Amino acid sequence: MRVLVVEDEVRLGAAIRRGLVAEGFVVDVETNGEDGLWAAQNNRYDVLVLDIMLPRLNGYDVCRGLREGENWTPVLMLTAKDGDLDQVDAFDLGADDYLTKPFSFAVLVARLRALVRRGAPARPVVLAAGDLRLDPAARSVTRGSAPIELTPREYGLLHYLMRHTGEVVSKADILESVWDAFYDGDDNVVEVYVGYLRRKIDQPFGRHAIQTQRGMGYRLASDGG
Amino acid sequence: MRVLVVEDEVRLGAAIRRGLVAEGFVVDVETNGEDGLWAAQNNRYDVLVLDIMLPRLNGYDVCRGLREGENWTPVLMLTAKDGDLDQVDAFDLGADDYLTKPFSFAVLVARLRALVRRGAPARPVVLAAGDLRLDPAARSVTRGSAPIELTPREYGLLHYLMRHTGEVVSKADILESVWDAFYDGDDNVVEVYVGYLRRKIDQPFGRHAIQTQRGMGYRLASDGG
DNA sequence: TGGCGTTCTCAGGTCCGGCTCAGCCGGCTT
DNA sequence: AAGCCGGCTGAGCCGGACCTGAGAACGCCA
Repeated sequence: MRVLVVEDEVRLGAAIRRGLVAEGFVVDVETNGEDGLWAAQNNRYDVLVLDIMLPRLNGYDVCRGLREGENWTPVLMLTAKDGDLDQVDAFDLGADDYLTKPFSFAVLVARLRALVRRGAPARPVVLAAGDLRLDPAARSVTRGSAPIELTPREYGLLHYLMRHTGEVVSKADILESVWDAFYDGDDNVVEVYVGYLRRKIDQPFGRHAIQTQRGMGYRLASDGG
Repeated sequence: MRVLVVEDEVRLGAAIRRGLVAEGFVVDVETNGEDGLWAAQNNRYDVLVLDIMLPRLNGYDVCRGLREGENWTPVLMLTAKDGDLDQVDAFDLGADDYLTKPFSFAVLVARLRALVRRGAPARPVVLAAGDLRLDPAARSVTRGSAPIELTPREYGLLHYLMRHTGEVVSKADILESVWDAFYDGDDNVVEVYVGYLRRKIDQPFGRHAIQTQRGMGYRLASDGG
């Protein structure tokens, strides 16, 4: 189990290393953002521990740099602040968890184990089909460079379709996952919302991302139509 | 995206529901552990939010009950305490994350999204005969790299034939499995639909995957014709 | 309270998939 | 050769799947 710790406070870094080694991890430590990014890009780690306040490049930059390079190694951020904004920012930048200093060592180990257990997300954070993009973290949708405004229901439907890009999904499947399982209304709602989505993501662009498979359901074209 | 929230403080539960609904989640709320466990066992949720202090069964018990029943839906625990022990216990019991009250709503949403994001769909079997492929999950059919559009009845027939590749199946067998068992029409329909299928999967490719066994039935060539 | 955005229902219209039917073909029997 | 039989197929009808515009119901906010 290989861990890279990027932490500029030497004594804290050393303490973390000792503790993690005792827990059976193999630990590398870097003390600034640049070296940390380089190490993460050129080695295969199972998980990264990134301090946010770092010399040269800060933790945000390191994380962003990794994700831009299609590197999805799980990242746990360490932050001295505990404002909500910092926490949300960390998630938006592709971090998978965070911990506020001071933290207990037992919690750090438990969190790392949880991250490793769930593994590196094989798929990137942003769902895409052709030039149609959906970012679950930001809850935003774009076609090409054009942002698209969706209501919660429309967003839920598109999210579901994009998680099943290329597959035919029945109206029953959709009702169960996007609507409530106990929803007992007509499945005409699905047709109506497919219509709404088409007006927003297809019609203005002359595309046909959402295809009807008569008698079977709907399919989102993997090339975005 | 379906979430079950088990929270006994009614006002907090209602607030969480409102917020999550606005974010595009479908939310069910239960106010005690027993009902929560029952709901989680009898529905398919994408993620659970469990308060630890609950009437009847506490959050630990609910989580343990689920895991004992081989239910691995991601769980986020809410705890009013912030002692290390509680946090580590939650992980040991199979929780995937926890949040200490009071928490910010933005963080809750970000954490839930992170939990849901990791879900990986397991692709089931793809049926194949030569270069003819049928993916039951996607309800898609391809010959080589060419996608083939089928109506539901055509798809049902091909699916049946491919599940019996190389075997001779009678029109009676087909009628019983692909049509209704009590279908009382002429078995000429089968001939008609075999004709439709041939036009779509054989004719354009100069192949003969579906072979007629005069007086016996039909056979799908195991090499795709 | 009134306006707004979102969700959902409903009814009317279009069009396609499912099926029947009748005619044809080709091989086998007598 | 004639007749029979199993299988094939083009034409066409019908029911219902699907789409859409209108508007009701609901919650939220000023």
